[in-house]
Amino acid sequence: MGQTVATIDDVAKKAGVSKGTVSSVFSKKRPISRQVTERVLEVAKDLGYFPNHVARSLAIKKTMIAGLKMPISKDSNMSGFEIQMINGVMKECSKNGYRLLLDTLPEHDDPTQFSIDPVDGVIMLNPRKQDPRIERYKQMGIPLVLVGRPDPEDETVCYVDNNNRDLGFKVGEYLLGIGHRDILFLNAASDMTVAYDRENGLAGSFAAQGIPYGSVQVLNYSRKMHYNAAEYGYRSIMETFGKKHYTAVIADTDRVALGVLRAARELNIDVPVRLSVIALSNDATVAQETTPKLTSVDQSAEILGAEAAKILIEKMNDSSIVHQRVIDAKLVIRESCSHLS
Amino acid sequence: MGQTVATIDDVAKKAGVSKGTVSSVFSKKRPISRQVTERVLEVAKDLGYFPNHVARSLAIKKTMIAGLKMPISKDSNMSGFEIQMINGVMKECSKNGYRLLLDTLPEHDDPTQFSIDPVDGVIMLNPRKQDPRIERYKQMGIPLVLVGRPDPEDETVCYVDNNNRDLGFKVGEYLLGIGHRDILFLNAASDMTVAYDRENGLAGSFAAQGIPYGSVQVLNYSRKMHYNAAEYGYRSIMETFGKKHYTAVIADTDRVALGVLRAARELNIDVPVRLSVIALSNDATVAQETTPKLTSVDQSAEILGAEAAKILIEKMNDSSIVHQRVIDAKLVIRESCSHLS
DNA sequence: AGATTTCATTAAACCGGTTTAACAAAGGTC
DNA sequence: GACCTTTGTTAAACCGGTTTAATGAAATCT
Repeated sequence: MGQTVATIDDVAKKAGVSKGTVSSVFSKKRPISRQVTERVLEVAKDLGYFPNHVARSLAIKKTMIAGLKMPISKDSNMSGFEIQMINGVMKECSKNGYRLLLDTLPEHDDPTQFSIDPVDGVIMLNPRKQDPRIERYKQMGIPLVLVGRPDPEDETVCYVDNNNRDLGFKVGEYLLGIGHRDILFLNAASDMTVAYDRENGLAGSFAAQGIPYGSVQVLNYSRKMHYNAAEYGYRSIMETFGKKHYTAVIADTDRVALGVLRAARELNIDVPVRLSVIALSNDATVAQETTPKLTSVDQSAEILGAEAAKILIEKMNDSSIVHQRVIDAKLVIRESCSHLS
Repeated sequence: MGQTVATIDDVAKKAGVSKGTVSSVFSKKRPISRQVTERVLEVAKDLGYFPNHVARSLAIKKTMIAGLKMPISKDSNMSGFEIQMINGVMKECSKNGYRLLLDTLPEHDDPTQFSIDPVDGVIMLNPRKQDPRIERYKQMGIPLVLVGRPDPEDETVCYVDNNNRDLGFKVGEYLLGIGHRDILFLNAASDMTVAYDRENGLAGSFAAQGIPYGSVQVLNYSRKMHYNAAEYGYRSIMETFGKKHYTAVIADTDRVALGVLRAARELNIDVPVRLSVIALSNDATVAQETTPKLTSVDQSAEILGAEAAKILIEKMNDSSIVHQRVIDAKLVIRESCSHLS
């Protein structure tokens, strides 16, 4: 019973072979005779020896770990979007033998504290404007894929992104098509580029049909509201219905839509007859279980994550490649919207 | 522009100091004069040097990474339970400066492929019966905390677990208290110990009041059903209502309950008047957004995860400690159950 | 049988850091 | 001025693996 963990040297000594031989037995990278192999494995089992991943990584400069950099706030939980994205990343990594290092730690202020992480590549969520980390990863020689567009645009960096403008456009096009003009848009926080892009797309759909955009009212979620997404949807309706005039609501996420539906029930507003609700969905499973089922524009965070992982895995094998993929949204008509008569 | 990444030796040479000095400048573990510090940092910046986490880990035998071992199936997504649990683990780790290595890779069959992972400790989800990994981690000297009870019981291993028996008991006690006898229990898959424990608790509540258990009908989810949890709830009701007689439904998760509610709406069954629904909830945010709001027994997967992480962090500092925490469920009465008249 | 190739093994260098022990120079005490 | 600390620095050993170049033995070819 060693207090201490057995190392390759212990095994080599006890088996009467060199450490190189033991290494070869475990890595199978070089042929080793049957007898020696058996003796080494026997001794290793005896000693409870297992190769040390860190030491191996240092030597071969490879960890088979992908990093996922994703800030979280202390109080609130992961959003549906983040969860689904992780899901996609995870599955793709798992499929290719990679594990995932979830790094939710806040950025260091002290530059001496940065270090080259034990990963072969990194997926970074929501890059900030002029994000200094992009350059840093380049210096470190670590492949990087962003989820979200870099700002300023950069031809040399890989990213995947939802086409949020398209998302907004499709929603607008649909709602206009079924006669709605007065629309309440419960958008994401205004400092997020997604919020900007979506509203931009929505406005674009109005412009495309020559309809004045003034009848759209936009609210923005704010982290300062200390309640969750569903509550945001609920309160927004409770506080505005009757005061403001709208016949359709665009909810930023499925959760927000859930809150909207609850408020509607409480106020006895018949959805979709009196009020149409459309969700910018990132989790299709929720949208299908409501009553009425949510009409939504799916942006599949899972596909986004999987796509990011695929690109990263490709890039880890050939660091010269650059892929930038923008994924269009898909309108799924269910039951929560109706033609304005 | 070196094709290669700068190392501590490069910095030492260019700054005209020893590598030990450079090390001290970055680790701040030993005093270094102002002038030297500045010169070294200057050179490091020039060269784009960042300390290598892997090399450092090897030397100090510490990674500041916690492992989370969690199998996933290729096709299905993480369950709400898993998501919430990860959430809890993540927050707790983040708070203490740890990152999280999500290991969803299937177990290796080849024993030479095991290795001591680059983690300071591991949280393992759903240990199997006689799980060999428990012993292996012990040999590796890696602190381990289970989520779920080890089988066979083991005094020396840390774990956290829901008190699933208590969960079942509380549900039964409540439903019996409001007059229900004929109950449909949509339970988890029958090969999971949680399913057994819950039914055991439910039966216990009947026994405690001397009521025959025969009026309870139990269904079990099966992975062979190729549909999700919500669909399980939906179909179960659609297929049995009218054929079997029950006045209350116990749903294994929030998602299942969602499906039950949808079926009820479709069949025009008034919940809670004609049918009471109670959920074994692992995600309180869903339960609050349904109509009617779900009465549930909360088992907060998030708290479970956080608790596991807390214990692990404690154990990583003092490996001798052993904590086993069983967390009782909490009945939250909302709107989906009513007294049987 | 001798020359040549193949195969298994090893010693030593290497990966990129940290840490120990030794030491020189500067500062403090009497 | 001799003696003791303190401070800053370094060379070398170390963490636990992989890999290269060298070597000796066995197998194959003339």
